[in-house]
Amino acid sequence: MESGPLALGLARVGDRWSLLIVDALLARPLKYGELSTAVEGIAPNILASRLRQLERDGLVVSRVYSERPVRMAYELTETGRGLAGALSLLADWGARANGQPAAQFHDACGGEVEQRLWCRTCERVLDDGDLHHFDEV
Amino acid sequence: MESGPLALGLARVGDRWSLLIVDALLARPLKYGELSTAVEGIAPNILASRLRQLERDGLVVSRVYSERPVRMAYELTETGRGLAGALSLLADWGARANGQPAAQFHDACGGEVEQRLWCRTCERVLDDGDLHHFDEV
DNA sequence: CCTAGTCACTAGTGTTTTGCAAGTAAGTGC
DNA sequence: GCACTTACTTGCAAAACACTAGTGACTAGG
Repeated sequence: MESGPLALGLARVGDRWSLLIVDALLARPLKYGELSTAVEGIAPNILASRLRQLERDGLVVSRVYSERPVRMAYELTETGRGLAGALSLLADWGARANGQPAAQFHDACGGEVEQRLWCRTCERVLDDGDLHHFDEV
Repeated sequence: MESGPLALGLARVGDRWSLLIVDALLARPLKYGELSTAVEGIAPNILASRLRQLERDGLVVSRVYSERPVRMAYELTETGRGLAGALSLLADWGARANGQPAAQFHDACGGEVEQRLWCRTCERVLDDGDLHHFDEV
């Protein structure tokens, strides 16, 4: 059972719908009905079961927004929001692989935007190879 | 049917195994047998069918590495390699969500490394909100 | 030649997960 | 009381998946 971190991550969100649900919730908390139209094509039982699982896994919390008719809104936890970067890269890739040239541009100059590695301490970007993994400490 | 780029991407790699296969192939091309041990737990029929599908979708190509007994090695296309960034973020997230504090550190200073947006033209990092999408240019 | 062994799959079989259409329970507006 | 909305649940068929065996091409040994 020496599964890597990627396998651990995919065990939680490695299905057809979970990432789309998380993506829909990135902008703001949504009610069940809003989710079911935001994530188009999902069946109601699948949405319910995914929400339940995402809650168990700590990516999503449900919060009551109306007491009298008890109604819930679903919002992301910090853990869930941590997927934002990966999702934007995945969306970029999906766009590129489908003909769209690039997804995002810098407001100020119109130039292409890409993701780079950034060292918090040095406060500068790094190249591949400037880093080591946690494993051997 | 206004499916977003993320949905388009996940239509190709949004199942339990495809991303793990791509990840295994990132380092170098692998033969079928190597893949089946690298991606642990995958059944042979599933591996074969995923490889076929990834080939149809243009993420993977098979190349003959031995003529006499005809043997193939599977390697990523440019499109497939384009997933590298998303996979590393996903792996990072998977590690963090499972207790590991952070996955990568800067060789020189030992500081934590994170992913940031970078404008190619300005050659500097951006904050969220400094950008717009392709949609209406 | 005959046998054993590897490699890369394919085939047969349950079991599990989805997708789809309906239905239901709680509450609200009139 | 009656229609209507919201947020699901239920039932069933269809698809995907997992597990185990088996096959075809070849190779190496005796």
